[in-house]
Amino acid sequence: MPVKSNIFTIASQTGYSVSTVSRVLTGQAEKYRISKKAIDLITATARQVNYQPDLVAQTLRTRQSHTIGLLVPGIDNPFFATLSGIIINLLACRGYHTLLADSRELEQEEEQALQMFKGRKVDGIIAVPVATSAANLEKIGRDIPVVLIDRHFKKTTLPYVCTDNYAGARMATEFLLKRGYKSILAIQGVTTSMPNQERLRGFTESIEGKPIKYAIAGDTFSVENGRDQVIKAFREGKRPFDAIFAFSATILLGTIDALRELNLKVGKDVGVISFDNNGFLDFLDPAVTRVEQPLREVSELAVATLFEIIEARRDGLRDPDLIQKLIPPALAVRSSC
Amino acid sequence: MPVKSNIFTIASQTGYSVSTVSRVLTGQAEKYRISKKAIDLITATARQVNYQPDLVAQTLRTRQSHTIGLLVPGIDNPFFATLSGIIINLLACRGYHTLLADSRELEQEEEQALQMFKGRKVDGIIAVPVATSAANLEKIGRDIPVVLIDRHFKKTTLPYVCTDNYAGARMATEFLLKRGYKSILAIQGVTTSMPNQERLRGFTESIEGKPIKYAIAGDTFSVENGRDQVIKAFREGKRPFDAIFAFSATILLGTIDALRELNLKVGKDVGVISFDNNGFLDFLDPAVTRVEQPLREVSELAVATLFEIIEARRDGLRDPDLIQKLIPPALAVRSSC
DNA sequence: AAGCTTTGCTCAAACGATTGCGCAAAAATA
DNA sequence: TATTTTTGCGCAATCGTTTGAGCAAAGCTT
Repeated sequence: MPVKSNIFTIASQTGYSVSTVSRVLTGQAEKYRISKKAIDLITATARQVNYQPDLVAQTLRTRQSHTIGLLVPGIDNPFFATLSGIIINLLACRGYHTLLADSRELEQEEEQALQMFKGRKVDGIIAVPVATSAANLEKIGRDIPVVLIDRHFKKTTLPYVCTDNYAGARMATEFLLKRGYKSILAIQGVTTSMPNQERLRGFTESIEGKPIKYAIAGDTFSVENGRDQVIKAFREGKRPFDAIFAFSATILLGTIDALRELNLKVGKDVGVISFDNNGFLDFLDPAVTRVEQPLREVSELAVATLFEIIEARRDGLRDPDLIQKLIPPALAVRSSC
Repeated sequence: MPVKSNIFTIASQTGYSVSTVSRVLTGQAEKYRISKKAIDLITATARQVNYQPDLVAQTLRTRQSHTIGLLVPGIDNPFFATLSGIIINLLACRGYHTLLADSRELEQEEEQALQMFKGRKVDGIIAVPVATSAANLEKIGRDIPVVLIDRHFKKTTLPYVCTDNYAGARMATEFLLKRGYKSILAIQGVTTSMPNQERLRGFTESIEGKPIKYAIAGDTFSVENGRDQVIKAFREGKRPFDAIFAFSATILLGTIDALRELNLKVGKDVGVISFDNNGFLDFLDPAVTRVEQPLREVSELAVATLFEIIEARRDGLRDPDLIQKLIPPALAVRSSC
């Protein structure tokens, strides 16, 4: 059980030079015309001493880490947890590893994570940005391929793949209107994030000019926010709205909780609609109508886009055509409104 | 905007040698009696050229990556997503980065991930093992500090921190008995995993010898499994059990779904109890009684344990006293039984 | 047999940092 | 002034790979 085996020990054991060993072990044998005898001997001893290449040294030399940096603003949020899960597995399929960082919605931590990614020589970055400006990410993007996911910037040179939140919000709002609701409370999340802004835009553009009463409240994608806003709006027995549009599943949960506390029946007293496709929305009673984000599609396209850039740059070509795509979500109609 | 700055460019810019620059930049200045003048000049130019150390080179030289490998069997499972979130943040607090791998319950992928961790020179590993034997992990554990979390092995030399699933299952079962339920269906998850075995043991030991009818079914921690087992047991209008013990929150969701399909009211027709502390259990109607795992406590102890080993080995000491701890969970009583 | 090609391999320089050892100059001591 | 001590820093090896360039021996051609 040799404690450590490297290319050098194999070299001396087989009598060949480290160069030859390296070329055999990296599959460059025939390119450099290594003899079959050498190949066999080297691979055999490599297996025998259980050789595992030092990926750190390899990275240092080749400038390729086979690692992607994944940056999310809150891995404890089930939405980002699911997203991360999908992406990690997609990357694993391509033989890439994932360095995961959580910015916790803080620009400063985002910046730190990006520096760390750079120092670790990741081959690419997939990020749900929290910064208000694209500047920082664009700068990094010149060194390392970056693809934004879920959130994007208005005018940016960076590729992104996101849900079409504007379209989604329109679908949801129009659905509520068609159902005859007359006064709607929209509870939003982080106001600086693009998904939130787009959902808000979709909501207001669908509703403005119509004889509908509405209000917008809230400022975080959290259960507490959902709860607080509903309590505040419906306090003291008032019932100022007949429908609620929760801008995320977490907000929805808070909403449900508050309505229960207020003794209002979801679907009967107050119609409820939500965003996100957390499976458990189907297990609530009543199941909640929501705009389901095409998470898998978004992730797959983002990963594919990233690798196109990586490969192009690796081959010394310039970046492929800029991909900035919004994938339309789907309305999953249940009985909450 | 210099494209790349390394210790060498700084050296030539300041007129000092790379050694001096390195020592200043790693905070070893006074230890090596570097003059204040040199320190100031070097730090100033480092800042000016926006120097970021190459963490790969640093790792290669120092054999320390400041990275921990985290191995989970399914990041898409909300339970492991939450767990990962907590751990990643705990590690970040200590200035450590996380390399995340998903074994998808497959021994082979676990093995690959461990090899990858080794190659990447992680400073430590936190793993939810899927292997049936501890051998592999123990072998790695001799090279790299390893702490098991959530799942453990019966007899192992590896440290672990897990929920006391046996105690949890006893609490749950005895609660059901106290409530007067007479026939209980237990739906289990992955039968080879220790948490499942312990929950099963807790369940059977609590119930055996008592005049209670019971059955055990199922084999995965999935929604589908929960659904299937209930449908199978309650099919054709039969109502063979008056309570169900779901061994995980995912199984519970399937159970809820099936009961709804069968037109059986949770809490009235059938009592339901579950494991895991997914927050949404409180938003179901009725809210579900469950054994809440002390996830944060478990994570914190696991991380602390890991770093004790890391630091001991770094200092050339032998490993600290073996920590193998089961943290007792708490029963969160709601209205589902 | 002389020259050219091919075969099969080795040498040594990177990649970007850290670090034991050593050494000249300045300061302190005798 | 001669010797010792301290101060401040540089040299060069090292971590484990990859890779361009080069070179001897064998094979082929004429």
